[in-house]
Amino acid sequence: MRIGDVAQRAGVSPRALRYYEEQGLLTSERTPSGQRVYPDAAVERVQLIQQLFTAGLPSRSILRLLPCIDTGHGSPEAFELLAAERDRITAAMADLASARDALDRVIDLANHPTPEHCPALREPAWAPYKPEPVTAH
Amino acid sequence: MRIGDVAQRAGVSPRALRYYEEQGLLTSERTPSGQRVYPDAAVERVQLIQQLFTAGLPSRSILRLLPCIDTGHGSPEAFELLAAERDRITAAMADLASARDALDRVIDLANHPTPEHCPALREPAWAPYKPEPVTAH
DNA sequence: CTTGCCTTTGACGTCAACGTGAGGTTTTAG
DNA sequence: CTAAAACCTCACGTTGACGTCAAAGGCAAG
Repeated sequence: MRIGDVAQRAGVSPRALRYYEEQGLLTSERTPSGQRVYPDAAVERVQLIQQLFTAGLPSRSILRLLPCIDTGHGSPEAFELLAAERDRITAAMADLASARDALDRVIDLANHPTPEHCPALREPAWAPYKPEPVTAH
Repeated sequence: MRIGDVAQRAGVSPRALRYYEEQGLLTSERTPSGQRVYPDAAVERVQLIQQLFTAGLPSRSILRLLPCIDTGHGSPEAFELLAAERDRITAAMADLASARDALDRVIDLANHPTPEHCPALREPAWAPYKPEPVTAH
């Protein structure tokens, strides 16, 4: 397969594939004229890379994890990174959940005209500047 | 409160607060000499802004949502954006879950030396270039 | 008054994951 | 055989949320 085919099947741009190769995430054979040639499995690999990117892993982390993924056993440091990223993802999910809850509160608040129900979201009128009576005097 | 206090209590940098103000997300009174002064509630507001940033909302969206959040009722367009962002967050959570599952599979695979259990993750050795026997000739 | 930390504006740097041409070669379709 | 489509390698541009440095001014303590 050439780069355009892989790109289309994996749902990314050819540029992205060249970028992945530049980052060491993806290898390719070359035709005598220099064009990239991929095996079918490249599509799967690209999709996995995409998943990890979507999960917020930087390319450097993916680079360190891919050997571990390929061989099935990684160095202890890679394993540690693996667990750390897993934890980070879990935390990110919690953050998303809390933000979504905040938006849901706003939605509820917009649906029921009861502005008193959620004082945490209402801004108390911004008081004008007062010379801040000196704490200890 | 001055900018440093708010920054510390909200867990962000002073630079971030100036940036928020620049983007219209945060207002401030000024002392006669030009220094920013915030009410206590600013801390809460900054934390909310941070939540939304963490959830992946761009500053422009937050800017359009904050009036809605402050007043408790938004324009229909703001309401639409609200729902759209909520959906986006839900989708992002699903993506994170799927990526975490992928990592979990790798972790399992690293723990149990049974490389055959997960063929989807194993790279079939990259075959060297073959002139791709012409399909029709 | 001086010392030392905090704050101001302004402007440029960063980092990531590509996008977007330029300018040229290769492959494919008719 | 020719024209179009796909590909190649540079190499600079983009976007967002700040970081960072510079030069200057503010503010409480000793």
